[in-house]
Amino acid sequence: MFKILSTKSLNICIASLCRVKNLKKAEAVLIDGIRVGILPDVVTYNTLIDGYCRFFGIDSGYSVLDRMKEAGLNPDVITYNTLLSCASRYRLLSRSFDLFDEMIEVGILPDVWSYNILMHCFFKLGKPDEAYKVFKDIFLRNITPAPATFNIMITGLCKNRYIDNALMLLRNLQRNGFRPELVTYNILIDGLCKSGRWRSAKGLLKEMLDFGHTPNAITYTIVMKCSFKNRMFEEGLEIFLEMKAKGYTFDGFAYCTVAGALLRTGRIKDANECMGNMFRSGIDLDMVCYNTLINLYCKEGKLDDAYNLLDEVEKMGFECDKYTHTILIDGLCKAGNVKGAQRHLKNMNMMGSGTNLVAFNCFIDGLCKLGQVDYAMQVFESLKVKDEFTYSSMVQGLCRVGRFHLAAKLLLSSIKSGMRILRSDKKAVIRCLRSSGFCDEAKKLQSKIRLAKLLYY
DNA sequence: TTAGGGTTAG
Repeated sequence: MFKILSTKSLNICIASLCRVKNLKKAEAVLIDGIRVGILPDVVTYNTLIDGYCRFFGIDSGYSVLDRMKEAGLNPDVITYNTLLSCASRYRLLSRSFDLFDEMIEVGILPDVWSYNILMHCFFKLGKPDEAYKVFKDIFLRNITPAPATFNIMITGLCKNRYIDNALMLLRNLQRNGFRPELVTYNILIDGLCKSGRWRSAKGLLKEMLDFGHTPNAITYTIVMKCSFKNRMFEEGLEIFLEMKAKGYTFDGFAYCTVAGALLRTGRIKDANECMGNMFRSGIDLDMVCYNTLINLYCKEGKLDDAYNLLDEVEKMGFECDKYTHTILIDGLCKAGNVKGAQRHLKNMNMMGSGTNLVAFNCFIDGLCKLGQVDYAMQVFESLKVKDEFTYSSMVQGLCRVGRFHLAAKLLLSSIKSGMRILRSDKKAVIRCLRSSGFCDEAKKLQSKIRLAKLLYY
């Protein structure tokens, strides 16, 4: 431990303690400093606000802000930006907007970071137009954009499914002398992979290499996931081996990508081996790693092990999320335990963790497969928001018990809502109608589907 | 202080 001789060294020490979540020690260092006459400044408090916000939420950050004001120090633009980014991280988006207004009210001029965070908030709310207004505002106010400004804009466009606009923005920026960073390429390659445009992604990957960028762990994970998605399993696994050789498996990302792909395709033994390797590697595990492991237990039919692990994980201080709930509800349904799934759904709702359509879709699908189609239909009708998975499970379930008229009706209404339908769903309804002697109706349905696709897609 | 990768269902 180095000796604290000035406010600058005090700040360095507090920053390093905050980074590793040792807020208690950081506070002790602060008190020791004051005792020997080294007074904290705005940077000290900003560092503490960031630490508290990061690990204990925005309210604890506000408490430090109060202490800062009591100490006679005024918050600056960095104080507000720290709180803004915290609000954004915890998805307290209206609070971010309030903070932005508040900083202007108290006479602090927002800087490029403030605008960047605001842009990010609008994208998170699914409002790319508003985000674009902020982007333009940066230039109108003669503020110099940071490279992150462009990256936030490109990320937001990709995540809101405006991948072509993101590409256009990249090309426009390049024409104006912008040299894309590795991050920029990663964002776009990921966006292209996720929208199924593997060829364009490959082209961009080549451009990235031509410009002298070295792919990092994130680039590898993106490309590996894309290989699995395109059913190029061997290629995906080769990328994983390359990542290991390069030392890019220092966290759970690569292991969980591989295990997830193996579980999705029923390769449970291989997934088990992959997770075992992850444990033996000694890396720090997070909730995603535990969710993947809980999923493995469910797929192996070991529901008790899954719940025991959940208990352990919660005792360690982790909080289960929507993925944990969905995995367990699906696991319970697939094990035929409707009551257990029902109980879990009820608990999930009581915990108030927000709506979880995927969990309800699993429940509907499970009920249908267990022959409880009426109950499934009841749950289906109770849902205010449905997606193509909800409809698909219900259509298949209805076909299974020969209720093809209702299945046909649902199939058409899903197309009319702009949802993509699976070929297997269409086939199931047509087959069902034909085998029951309704050949004319099957023909009529086919033409209705064709017309609906023309009108609503 | 801001931006990029992993885990759920048909």
